[in-house]
Amino acid sequence: MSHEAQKAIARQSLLLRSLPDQHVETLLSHAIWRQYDRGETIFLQEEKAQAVHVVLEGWVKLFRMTPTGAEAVVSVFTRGDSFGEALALRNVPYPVSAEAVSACDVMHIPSPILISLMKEDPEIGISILAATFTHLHSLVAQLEQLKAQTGAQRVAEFLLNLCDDETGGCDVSLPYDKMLIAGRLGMKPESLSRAFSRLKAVGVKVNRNHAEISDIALLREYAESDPAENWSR
Amino acid sequence: MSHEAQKAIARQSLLLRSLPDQHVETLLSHAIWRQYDRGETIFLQEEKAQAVHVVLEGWVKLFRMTPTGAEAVVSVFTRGDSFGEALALRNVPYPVSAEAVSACDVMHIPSPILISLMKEDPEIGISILAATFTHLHSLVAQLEQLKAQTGAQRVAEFLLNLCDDETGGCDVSLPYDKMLIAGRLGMKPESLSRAFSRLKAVGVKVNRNHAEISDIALLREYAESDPAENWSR
DNA sequence: CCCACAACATGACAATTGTCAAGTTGAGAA
DNA sequence: TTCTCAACTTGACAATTGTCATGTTGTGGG
Repeated sequence: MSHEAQKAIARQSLLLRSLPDQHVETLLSHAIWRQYDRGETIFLQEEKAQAVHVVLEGWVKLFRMTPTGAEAVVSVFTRGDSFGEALALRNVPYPVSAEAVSACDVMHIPSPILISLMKEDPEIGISILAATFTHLHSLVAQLEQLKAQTGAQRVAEFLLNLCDDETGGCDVSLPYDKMLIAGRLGMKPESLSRAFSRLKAVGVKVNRNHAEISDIALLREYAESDPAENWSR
Repeated sequence: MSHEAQKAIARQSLLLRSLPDQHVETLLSHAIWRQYDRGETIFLQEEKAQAVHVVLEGWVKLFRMTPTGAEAVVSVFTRGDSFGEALALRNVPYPVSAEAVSACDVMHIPSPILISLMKEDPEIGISILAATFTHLHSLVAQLEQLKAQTGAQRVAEFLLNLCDDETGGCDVSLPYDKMLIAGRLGMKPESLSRAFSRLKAVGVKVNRNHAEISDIALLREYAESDPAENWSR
């Protein structure tokens, strides 16, 4: 991908898209561009934050390791997503680790650049706050899912988010591997397999990384139904 | 409680404590003080945010209602905690509802005051960002708990957070009712009861709202152990 | 004082999920 | 091509959790 095309993607990110052009150019001109291989670490939990990150291509996961070695996936980001905004302004350690889950292009905006620009124009603080709030909101939504839905329902919602909001049927490609989907939804890969089997009953067929949804409305109804009511298999 | 004592508590909140005195006084002088009864609603999901809230006394829960009426508790705040910072600067709807779970005193700082003050001094933006980041961090920690620990382990961690970091034994009072504790930890009240029973094996005795921990180190070891290893009841 | 009721505990049962142990399969390396 | 390995699936079983039913208890209102 050309450098210009990458810049265009960066400009659409939540962090940059509402900033005046002049500031965006300053930030882009100081940014560091890097490629990562699948499985490569971008940063580790407890490291001090030194940059804001913008994914230009590929997929990146944020996760936490528990003392026993289990990993909890916190979010998965792709083209046009930015993360680490809130930390860049304060010299604090990352609460999560970041890893490329596919080959990736990632842009890094060094924190000092952002901080000095923010002193000139507080408007940048608002952009950072907006991005941070979006992340907060998505964590709240995730918590709600985990606390109030069964595994199969979370999978249903995951699939619905991949569709456009239409009604009727829909074909989607699973964006990353099933192990990661399972982690993202807080279950084991075996449970994910079983959840997919169960969704056959509401018109979902999965083959490899391809899913076929026969009726979006039906799937949505299933995702939002009361778990206790689905006693009938 | 006297008004002065309440102000002292507000001053210690994450939002205000790092601000210059002059700004703190401005905010306090424009704040609205209110009392709430147990069960009273402070704001509803989807309402537009008009203030930042600081709990001065009592307990407040933030929660989301699912389409089916199940409730997912997102956080529980008490004396000295502030919330809603990130929304106050932007005219967006609350992603959660807030309800007093005991009789409460809550201070409200109207957003326009905060916004106008921020235009004078961008430093306030940093304070807001710091508070928001703290909330983000606590949501990440909660996600990790839900995804990587069993119910009983989450209860163990909850109890550990009530103790000071000492070793040895410890007596604590449960801060709010068990129904709410269950909600906060993502389980049903019945499961919480069973979790408490199970913790008897690691030296925890619970009676009414009082818990007795015979060995903090032992409890911590249990909370952090691999769920799969606890095959021996 | 007594009553009603919500909070809590417990047992039985069903549903869900994790764990372990096979398989199968597909993509990349030799 | 063939080999190898990780990803994935499936089945059996155990542990966990939710649900429903029932009983106890403590508190606040009449």
